[in-house]
Amino acid sequence: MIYIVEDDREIREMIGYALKNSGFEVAGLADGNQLDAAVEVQVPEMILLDIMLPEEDGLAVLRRLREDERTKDVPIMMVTAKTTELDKVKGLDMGADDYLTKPFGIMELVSRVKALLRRSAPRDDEEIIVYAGIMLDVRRHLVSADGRQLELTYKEYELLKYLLKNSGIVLSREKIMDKVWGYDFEGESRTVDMHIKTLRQKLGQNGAHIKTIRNVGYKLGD
Amino acid sequence: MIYIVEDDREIREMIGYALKNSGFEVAGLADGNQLDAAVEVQVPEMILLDIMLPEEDGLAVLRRLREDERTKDVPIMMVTAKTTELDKVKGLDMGADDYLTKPFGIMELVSRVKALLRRSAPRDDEEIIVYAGIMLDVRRHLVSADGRQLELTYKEYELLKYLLKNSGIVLSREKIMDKVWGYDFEGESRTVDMHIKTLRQKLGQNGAHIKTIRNVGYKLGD
DNA sequence: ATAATATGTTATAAATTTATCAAAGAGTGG
DNA sequence: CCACTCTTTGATAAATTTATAACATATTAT
Repeated sequence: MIYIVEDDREIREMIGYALKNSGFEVAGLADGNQLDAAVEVQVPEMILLDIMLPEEDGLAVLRRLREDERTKDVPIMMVTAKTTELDKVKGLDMGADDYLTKPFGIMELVSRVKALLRRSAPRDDEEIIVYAGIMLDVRRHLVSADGRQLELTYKEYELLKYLLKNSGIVLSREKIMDKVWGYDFEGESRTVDMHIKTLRQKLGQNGAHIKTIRNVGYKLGD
Repeated sequence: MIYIVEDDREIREMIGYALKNSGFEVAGLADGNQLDAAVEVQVPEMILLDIMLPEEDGLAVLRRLREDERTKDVPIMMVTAKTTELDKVKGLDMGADDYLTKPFGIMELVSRVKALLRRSAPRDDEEIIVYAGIMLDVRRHLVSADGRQLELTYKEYELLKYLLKNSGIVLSREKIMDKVWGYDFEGESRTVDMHIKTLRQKLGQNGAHIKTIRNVGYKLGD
């Protein structure tokens, strides 16, 4: 999902149309307030941000986005009529990833969006992840341990995938909850433990690779 | 290390100068062949690539860089006089990360280089603390002494981490209690001593690096 | 040398954390 | 709606860690 923050409805729709045509999901937003509301609902993959906004200045919005834990790593492209070199330098140095000045070619914009997404995309498009005897094929949605195929439920699969992608790294229960379950969880819950248990069981011998780090979390491998 | 591939010596030196001033290490290269040779020696953090090169076209060089396993993830910024939208789209779609047209402001170039490096930097904050033979890897939650891996309990680990982070500085028992245990403690207690003991034991030879400063507290190193 | 004070060591009970179980709850497809 | 599997949750058991008291040893002051 890409958010386009731009007060001029025509430009917004034009950009939106071009990006949709290239296969992106987009949402047009007229100002910083609408952006805030949208971020509450969903953190986007990318934000196109105009500088000349009616209420709050685009640079101010940029600063807020970079300070917010949720959006501090979201790629941001400034799209604006402000065209002096100093403007660009300011925007880039404040944490924008690209700076495109109006009028711009729509093809260039799309190419730049792609380039930025390419660079920012988490490198997790690996097809097959292997650790020791454990093998997980993302595309085929298959998991095997020592060659023997396993029947994993959805959560078990997602949990194992997350562990595999972060093998060697300690993952706290909160982080696991956040990434695999998709929501912050406060307080106690044995949910993660439970799934770790069934995973260990189903993995048989390889289950021993999932280690408990007391008071911290779990870790796969090393 | 940033490689600047550009046949015009003057431009090359100007860019190099500006980037050096911003604290980067740079190397100027006149064409694709020189670049190949340089990549053999060291894979750079980033490449600035002119399109109009004497022998091989910059786009061809770009394609080769993206096909080469060593350089396929290196950020590349095209810096060129070719200025039509189609040129930009071609460059970006072939895997360039940014496309800057001459003449460009040197400040903008530096800001774009910074922005790109910021985005490309592996954002997993590798935090590994080392003192003498002691090594502590925060993300992996591993501790080793002279290469031999240690099994530390939670408090031992946290205590060692605190000592390592403050190596050379004397830490009173109260301060240690406060920081590692998270609460003020008044009165006597052998708790810290106790953990220091087990740490020294587990660290083996390296345990001697934890020094007792009588009447004051403990200190790691120096 | 002796007393006074500070630190090191030990064993063990208490506290904390994790594993496991069983059962309730939530979805899903027939 | 039922039968089914998957997921969550609270309770309890098991495992591990940690604090602490008691005592030993070391250092400093008198």
